[in-house]
Amino acid sequence: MIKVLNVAEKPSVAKSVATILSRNQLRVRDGRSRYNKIFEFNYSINGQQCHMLVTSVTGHLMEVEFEDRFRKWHSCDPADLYTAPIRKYVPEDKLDIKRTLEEEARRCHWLVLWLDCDREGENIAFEVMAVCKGVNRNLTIRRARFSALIERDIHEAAQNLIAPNQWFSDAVDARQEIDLRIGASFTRFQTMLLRDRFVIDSAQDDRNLVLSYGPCQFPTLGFVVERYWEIQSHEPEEFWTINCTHRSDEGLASFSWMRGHLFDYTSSVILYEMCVEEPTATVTKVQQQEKLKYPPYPLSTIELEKRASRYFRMSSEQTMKVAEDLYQAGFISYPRTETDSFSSRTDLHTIVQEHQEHPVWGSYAQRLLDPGAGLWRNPSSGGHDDKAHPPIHPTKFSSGESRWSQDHHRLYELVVRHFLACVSQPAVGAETVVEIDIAGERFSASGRVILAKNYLDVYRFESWGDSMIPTYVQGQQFIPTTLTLDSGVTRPPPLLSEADLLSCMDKAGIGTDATMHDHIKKLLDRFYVTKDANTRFSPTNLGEALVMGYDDMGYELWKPNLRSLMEYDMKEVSMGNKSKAEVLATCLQQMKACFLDAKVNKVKLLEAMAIFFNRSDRSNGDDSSVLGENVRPCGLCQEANMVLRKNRDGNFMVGCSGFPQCRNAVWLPGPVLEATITNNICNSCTPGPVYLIQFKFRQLEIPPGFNVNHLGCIGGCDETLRQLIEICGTGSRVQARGRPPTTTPSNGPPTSTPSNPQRSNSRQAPCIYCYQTGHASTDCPSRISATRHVQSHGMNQQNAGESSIPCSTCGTSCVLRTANTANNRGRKFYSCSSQACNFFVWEDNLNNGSAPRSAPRPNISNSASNPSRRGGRGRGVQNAGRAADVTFVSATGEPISGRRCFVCGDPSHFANACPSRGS
DNA sequence: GCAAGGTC
Repeated sequence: MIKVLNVAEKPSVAKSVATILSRNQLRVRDGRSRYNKIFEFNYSINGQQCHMLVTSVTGHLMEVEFEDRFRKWHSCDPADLYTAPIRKYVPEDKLDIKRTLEEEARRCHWLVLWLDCDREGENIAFEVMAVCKGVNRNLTIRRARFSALIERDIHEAAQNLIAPNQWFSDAVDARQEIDLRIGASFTRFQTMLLRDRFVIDSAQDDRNLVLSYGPCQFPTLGFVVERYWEIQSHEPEEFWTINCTHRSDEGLASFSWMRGHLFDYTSSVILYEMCVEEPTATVTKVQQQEKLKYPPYPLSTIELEKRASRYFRMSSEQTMKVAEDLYQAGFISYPRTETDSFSSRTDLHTIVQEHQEHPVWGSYAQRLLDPGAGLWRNPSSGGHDDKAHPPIHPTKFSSGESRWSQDHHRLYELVVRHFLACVSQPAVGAETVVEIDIAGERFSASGRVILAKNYLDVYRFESWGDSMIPTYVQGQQFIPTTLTLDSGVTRPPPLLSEADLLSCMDKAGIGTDATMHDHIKKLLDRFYVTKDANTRFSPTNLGEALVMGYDDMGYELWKPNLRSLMEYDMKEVSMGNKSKAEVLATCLQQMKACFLDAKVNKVKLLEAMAIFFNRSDRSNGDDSSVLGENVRPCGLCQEANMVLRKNRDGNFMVGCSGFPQCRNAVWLPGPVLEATITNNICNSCTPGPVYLIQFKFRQLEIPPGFNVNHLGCIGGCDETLRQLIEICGTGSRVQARGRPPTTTPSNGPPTSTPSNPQRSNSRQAPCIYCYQTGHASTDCPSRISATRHVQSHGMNQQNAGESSIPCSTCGTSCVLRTANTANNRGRKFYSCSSQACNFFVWEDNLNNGSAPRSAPRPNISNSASNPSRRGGRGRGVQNAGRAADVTFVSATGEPISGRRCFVCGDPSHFANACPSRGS
């Protein structure tokens, strides 16, 4: 009889496989490892009688490590770790398992590998093969391919043994080596560089703190920091929208403006005024159509984690723990799968049949199986297939086990209901859309009636509500019950939730379905991020500083691209398109170059850390920048002078010489090539003296119209510098990346915000409008006045290049415009650009020498109950995105034109369509 | 003392 040694990836699988194959007729004995038993029985493979021994490993049997002489942290330069010899060996705690395998393999003819059917499983298979072949070179080696611990799959696998896949295993070898070399080198580098130089208060004993770097944990941290920066740099912007309601006998309809909202206040007011003056609404369209809401795709691991987090607030770590339990007990299929489509071979009906008896969803399962009910639908495909496991689905019926926790019940129910939903018809609704026209403005309202709930009957986690709307007919006219001009403000996005973070990782290919939750936990363990009660993540000072440091170097080490490229290469190896050696050579060469660069630019990491942490007396490093000449007294600390500095990457700034106690800084435009302090003193800026600086800009980096040479003042009066900074940015990466402005000087009391109570010592970012510190961009005195100016004079903005004359009444300028009234269409006139002034003159009168006259300003009201004023009406306004197409006549008959974008000043569009807003 | 990936 052939003796077969069967090895599974874990003890529970060995037991299940043995129980199924032996039909529970087996003997159990201990191996050398107390957890990994050996099961014995007889079984026939393809007609051959075999004596089966089934045992297990516990995941990877081997580890990769550097050879001993490189293992001590101070034994070598971390850069040497890119070439240091490594070895793959069985660690101490796995030696018992190794001995068991050796002893049993000596006595066997065949080795059958029952490892999980993914790349890692294949690699473990090769580890087991290496150990077994070491003692028995004549072994016949075969691989069992199965995807669920159920009789059908296990017997089928045993009768259809295949060869192990070397390419799959090679891909993992390459991944292991790259991860080890990158992780160890960067972790040693940044820990030894930073830990002793700063007082890192997040850990109780920062001397033992490890500042780890890993190709998965850092991009994950990057997602959290990037979102945090986005929130911090968000500047609320006001917008306006017109809302209309109509109450009839049948109920209330709420119509929303089909323009959505506008950021241009003046346009909104004018359009609103038109509606109020001619408020009769005409129904222009009544459309009824059928809408379908489709069931979800079959369940992958990430979807399971995301949905459990969303529906039950379970952490991804807990979800995977419970799912593993359910899998090991045979209730659900393998829980680590990327696959979200069922193979045509899967017997879906049988799975549904098992659930007919369930007290809660049994009747739904019965309806599914009744052809007359028409509820069945073959599941759609999500488009992913890892070729190893099916989507997560129930494999054994249960109406709830007594030993299950609440999370077990919830998760099993989710898996079953999700499966039943997948094989169901979509929900069907009848949707009615009504569009109306008021004074040329279009509004719409919609209602929905659910005709058939179908899958929603079983998938209680999703809903699709009814919303009633009264009946309207095309051409019908009515007067709105309310017509309001409402304002709102844009809000920043929320902090990343656990489900969001998983989505980011999934999209970027960070980690595997089995490890994503581990990376999230690692960030918490390393004090890089914190998680609040709503499962939302914020970076700690430490996490933010590390990302900021690498970002200031200009590297994307904290971004997901690196890992994505590595994953792509791994895939190529596993498909046989690239060799392991080839991928290792190119990847390690690139990473070593990157590491050496990071070492050269380590000052960036030190600077970023210095923003958040105090220097430690354990450090004797001096990383201060080279000081330049005195420009002015510091207005913030009022103790030291502001001096001109040049960064190591060539950017200029004027910073307080009291740094780091005082962090007052003025960043200069990015295109500055040279800057020299002159003896000239600005006669308007205080506190003085403020010495003027002779600048030379890089010709190709400044817009046309700006001079390469400029004698400028950094005190706040210099319009040229302000415009250049607005257009080109500064040498600081702070604003280019959207880092937050802050209102608290960092040498003052710690900033405290509800979203991050531990945050302190935040970077003093300069105001992006006047490039001064001490206030936020949102509070900039220059901007507040500018904004007011724009808002109050929006209708009279001067188009670029338009001719203007001085106002004879108030001295500011008058802008030439074109009238569009019935009597004066095309006639030119000048009007004052100041709201406080009513100066108005026809151009031809001016040329004729006639006396100018004042005209009253339009009087615009927000009140819907004031439709009494009559006068000129707005003409057809079809495209608010292009100011050039829009001409209005105000209530008093005065032509209004010449609007331009409030954000960038371009007359070709309004602020709501401004390209700069997108960035 | 380092990675990520298995598993307990």
